[in-house]
Amino acid sequence: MRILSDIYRRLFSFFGPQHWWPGDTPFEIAVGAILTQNTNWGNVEKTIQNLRKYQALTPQALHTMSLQKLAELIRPAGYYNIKANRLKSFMQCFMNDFHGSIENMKHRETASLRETLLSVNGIGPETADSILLYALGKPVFVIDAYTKRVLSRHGIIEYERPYDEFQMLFHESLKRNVSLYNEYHALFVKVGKTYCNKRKPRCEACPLETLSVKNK
DNA sequence: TGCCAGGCCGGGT
DNA sequence: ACCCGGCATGGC
Repeated sequence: MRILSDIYRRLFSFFGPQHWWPGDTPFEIAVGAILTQNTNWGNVEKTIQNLRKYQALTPQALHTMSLQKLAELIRPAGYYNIKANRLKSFMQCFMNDFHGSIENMKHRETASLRETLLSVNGIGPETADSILLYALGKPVFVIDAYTKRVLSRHGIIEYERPYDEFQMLFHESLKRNVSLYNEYHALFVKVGKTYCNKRKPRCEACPLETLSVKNK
């Protein structure tokens, strides 16, 4: 799949570096990954600010806070009852399995780490991989709705194919490189928001407009 | 004003 | 193994 490198080059020269992930610490990034599930990042920003304002953006604070209080604080992110539970589940795992230490997580092997994250209620493949890549610096490609939309619109793979199939494409076609994966995923979100989403089915100005699927 | 956003779960076929 | 309803706020 030479075309995946081609797409990356086009996106990067067109948009430039994206400076992801928005978040000051690995722990905040993990929290943000859960909060942003099917949710506009702007709402997540408000929520993060809210948590910070109440000094609730630390492992200890989140772990000890009541479910009701947490739900109240993360309200702007939407799905706040569900997400409060999901954050609590993650904290349970984070405290029990890693003693509240990101370093402990980093030391674990990537495959087993992914298993552990996926076993947490409320953490699916995208959230797990976002945490692995953006919080822990593991070379795992993140697939999201934008990635699927862009690839399927250009006839590279059908939108309905399972997550792992999309991910395999990237893992087999690109070097296992953290900064490359980091930047590439962010660029998918960028091009998706700008040119390739449900509101903008056509994209004349899109840098991928002239892609030929021949050099797959 | 309605539709959409950086998903995931649980229950039903 | 799929399919689908539910979850919810704020922006455009």
